[in-house]
Amino acid sequence: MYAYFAEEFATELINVQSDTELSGALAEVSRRLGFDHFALSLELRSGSREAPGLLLHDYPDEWAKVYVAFDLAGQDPVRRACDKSFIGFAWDMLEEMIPLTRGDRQMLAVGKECGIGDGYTVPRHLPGLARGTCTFAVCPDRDLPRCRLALAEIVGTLALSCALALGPSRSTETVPVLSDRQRECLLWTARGKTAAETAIILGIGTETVIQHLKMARERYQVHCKQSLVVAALFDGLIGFADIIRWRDTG
Amino acid sequence: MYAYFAEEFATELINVQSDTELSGALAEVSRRLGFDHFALSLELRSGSREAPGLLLHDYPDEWAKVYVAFDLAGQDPVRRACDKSFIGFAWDMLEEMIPLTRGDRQMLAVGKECGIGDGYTVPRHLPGLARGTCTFAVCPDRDLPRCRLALAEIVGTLALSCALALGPSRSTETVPVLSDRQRECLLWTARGKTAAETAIILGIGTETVIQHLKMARERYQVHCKQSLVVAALFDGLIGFADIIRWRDTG
DNA sequence: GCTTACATCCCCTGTTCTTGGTATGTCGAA
DNA sequence: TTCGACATACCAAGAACAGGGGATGTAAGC
Repeated sequence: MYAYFAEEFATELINVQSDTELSGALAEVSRRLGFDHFALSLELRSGSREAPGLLLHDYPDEWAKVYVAFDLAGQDPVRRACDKSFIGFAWDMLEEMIPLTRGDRQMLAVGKECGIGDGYTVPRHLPGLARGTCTFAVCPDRDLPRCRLALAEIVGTLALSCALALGPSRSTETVPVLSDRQRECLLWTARGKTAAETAIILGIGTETVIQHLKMARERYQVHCKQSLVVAALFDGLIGFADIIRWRDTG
Repeated sequence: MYAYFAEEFATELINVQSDTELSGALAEVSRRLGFDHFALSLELRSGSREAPGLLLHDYPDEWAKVYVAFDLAGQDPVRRACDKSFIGFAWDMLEEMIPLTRGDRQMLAVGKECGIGDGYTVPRHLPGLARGTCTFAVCPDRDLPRCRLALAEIVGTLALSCALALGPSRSTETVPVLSDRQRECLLWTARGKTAAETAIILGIGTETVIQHLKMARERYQVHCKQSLVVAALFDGLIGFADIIRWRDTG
């Protein structure tokens, strides 16, 4: 049943074309899993301007309104806990994950009054790209379906993945192609090396490194190092994993 | 059976006290799931001194050696793909996720020669704190157990969560805080503006912009613009959406 | 053979950046 | 009050880079 259920939901999501369809699918699956409500939020990384993202839920209106107020104050303990865990967590575990303030407890209490009892939240992050949560909750008088939390984890992950795919599609864009040498120079540049250092590492001339980076900039149509690195990161040509570790040692 | 399986593994992990025990548990569970090998890597973002992370695997020695060499060159396409997905992915999907270079394909080919065929990798990130992957792989002559990938997703997530709990306490972890001005300057820098241009935009002196960037670099302990931008992106201080959109319109 | 495309390598000039300084005003803690 | 921490602002010198040249070798296609 386990594998079948997840498989079925995954298949269903493949055909999802809009927020509304995803919302409907989530509503149905959350019921079948034994939950009363769901909430999916996806933030695409944009600090300042209008928040391009997605918020789907079937919470009671009352709670939704209150939640917005709390969220604006940045007081949601569940969100804070999301920064601490790889895996989903039931809300009754919050105290063991983060320190809870009086305001946090009050918020959870208000949630109960509005019809949201316990919940299970699946957190996911993509450095620099997105941050999402998928929550399944039950009414205050009911218990979480403990034996289905693993399934909720899968379903939440699938839903978040689907929501991400619904976002800005970059599939049709033509990604510039760099030669291997250009990419190597770019990688060491992203790691904070100067052209001269990169030249020594690669065993070629400093001017050659500069030339490789020049060509790479032309292909990406940018005119400085930092933009080149950002563009390459965004396109997946290089990854944070390739860079971050080297920051400390380099 | 499936729900039981995940539950059983979770129970097993609760009692795990050391890397060795986790490694053993993963080895066993990966066999039972129908895989030939596993690899778990966890990188913690620590000041530097302490153990930077954890690497457990039962890959063939030959491949482990080769992998280190490749990894030093930052050539692992799987790790790059980890920055793009909320959910685990089979390696035959790599091409649809990120651009593959010649070196990437070569690396995958060498992997096959060393006994690593296809694989399924579960990526997880905690902004500013940690990043981890859990991979289950099969020999070149075998196929991935497709019907158990959902289970692998759960198991991988549980294992990563366990590895995180095994790690050093993260009480000392501190994500650098920048002043508003510093972040503004950083943002325009990430957008490809020079210090002089940023100065005009913000209506302050060029030298002041340079000073703000200087302070920001000090707080992130990096020595150049591109590293500063990368670090800020990784920590979520700025997002690609703040930058990329601007590149297209500007 | 010829051409075209591309990866690789090198030089020069003017601009930009990094890095060491100094200085002022504000705010909160001692 | 005095002190420290911090954001803000500016200067000067040398290193590093962006953008302009040109050159060789290799592989594919006509």
